[in-house]
Amino acid sequence: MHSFTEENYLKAIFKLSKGKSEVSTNAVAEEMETKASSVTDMLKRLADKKLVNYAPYKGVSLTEEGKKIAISIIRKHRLWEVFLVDKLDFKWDEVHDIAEQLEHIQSAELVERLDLFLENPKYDPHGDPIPDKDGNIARHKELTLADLNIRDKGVVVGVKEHSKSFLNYLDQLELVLGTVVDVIDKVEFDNSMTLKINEKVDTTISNQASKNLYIKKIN
Amino acid sequence: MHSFTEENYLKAIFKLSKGKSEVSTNAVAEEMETKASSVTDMLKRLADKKLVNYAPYKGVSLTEEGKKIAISIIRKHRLWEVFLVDKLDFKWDEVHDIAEQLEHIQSAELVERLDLFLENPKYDPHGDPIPDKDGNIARHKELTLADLNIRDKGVVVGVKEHSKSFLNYLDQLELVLGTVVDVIDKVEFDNSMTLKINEKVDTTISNQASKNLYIKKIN
DNA sequence: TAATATTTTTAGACTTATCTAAAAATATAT
DNA sequence: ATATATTTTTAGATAAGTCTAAAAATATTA
Repeated sequence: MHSFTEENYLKAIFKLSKGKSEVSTNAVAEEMETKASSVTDMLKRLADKKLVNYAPYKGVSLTEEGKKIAISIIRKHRLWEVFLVDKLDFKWDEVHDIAEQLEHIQSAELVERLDLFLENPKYDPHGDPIPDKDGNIARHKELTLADLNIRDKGVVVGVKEHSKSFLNYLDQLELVLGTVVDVIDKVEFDNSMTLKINEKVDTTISNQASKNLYIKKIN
Repeated sequence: MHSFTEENYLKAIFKLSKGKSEVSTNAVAEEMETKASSVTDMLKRLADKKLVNYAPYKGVSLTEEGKKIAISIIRKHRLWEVFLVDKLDFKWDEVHDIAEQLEHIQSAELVERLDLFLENPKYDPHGDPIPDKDGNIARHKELTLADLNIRDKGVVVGVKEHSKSFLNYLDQLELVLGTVVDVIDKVEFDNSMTLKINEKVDTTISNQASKNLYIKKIN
């Protein structure tokens, strides 16, 4: 099997691979909160194990096997988050660190039984899609609240940013998954928006916030 | 915090401390399936961290802090076993290896919420008592099936031996937790017993088996 | 109690994962 | 296109945890 550290590197490389075909050593170092020299060492080891394609100075990418492992870890992470929120009543801003540990538990049987117990959820508590057993991931709708115009209506379906402070802020605004929002006004200058949330009070939010909320348009 | 390995050593020393005040290096080595020299190294490290009392050639014992950690790991192990059996429908012979991983997840909040979710179970699927939040452990009733005499009646409340083969054997006999047994006959020569199980067929079991079943006498 | 056997510790080496400092390669800018 | 800046890799060290082989301490037995 692979060490937790190896799994975390694979996950980091997967995350950074969105769009690009190669990921830089420095990018991995930043994501892993470690030094570039440590990354180089690890990339060599992962390349020896055929989990990544790596050529000195040329960046890194996942092999099929490496990708498979990364996705299985993401599947476990997101299923455990559903468990923590749905069954143990944790709030969505409290589950990340625990899921970060649980994602490394090794047992295919456990994952499948957990999936069944949770009734095969398709999304985690932040609206991120849960990869299926075969590693297929539903692509995220890329529409954000910032893309809506005045008089558009939508439902919050996910968050792009997972920080505690952002999630807490959303809780306060009652702007959580499933919330219906109405765009009342949009300021051209800074793209801030005034919203009707859940048919209730009007609230103004920044572009910084609105572009981190995934939306499904309605009407 | 402590590494998984350190936690496993503490757990092993705790387990071996039943009765004795000092545990030998070799005993720990056998329990941990490693070499005595590795154990010596680790005992020095644990002593540095004040988790064990260790003097060369004199054996090892847990400090209060070491004991606290060992018990918290046992609490987590047994709670997770209840989760696996009660919620995910694993069989009692399938949960040990997975709980062995889950017991190292670090989050006091998680443990307390899990405990609540499982409705504060007092025993795990093998009948072993679950330490409470403060580290108190109900002592196991030391009565085994082998201690019963002809015409005695009892309920199976736990197993002393946790091997897959023994647990499978018990499943086949329908001799699981909560099963009522009637001692029909007892052979003086080898202490084998003939039982009426659940008011049904008579079965004969060896002393080797009966002394590994904890019983609560009834009537 | 002296000889032998067993247990435990030490010495030195290996692996994984990390680091700092310096060298090498690549990218940028005048 | 040459100098400068940035990125990446190498070299050498450190820490945790393991091992084998040898030495030291303790226990057993004649």
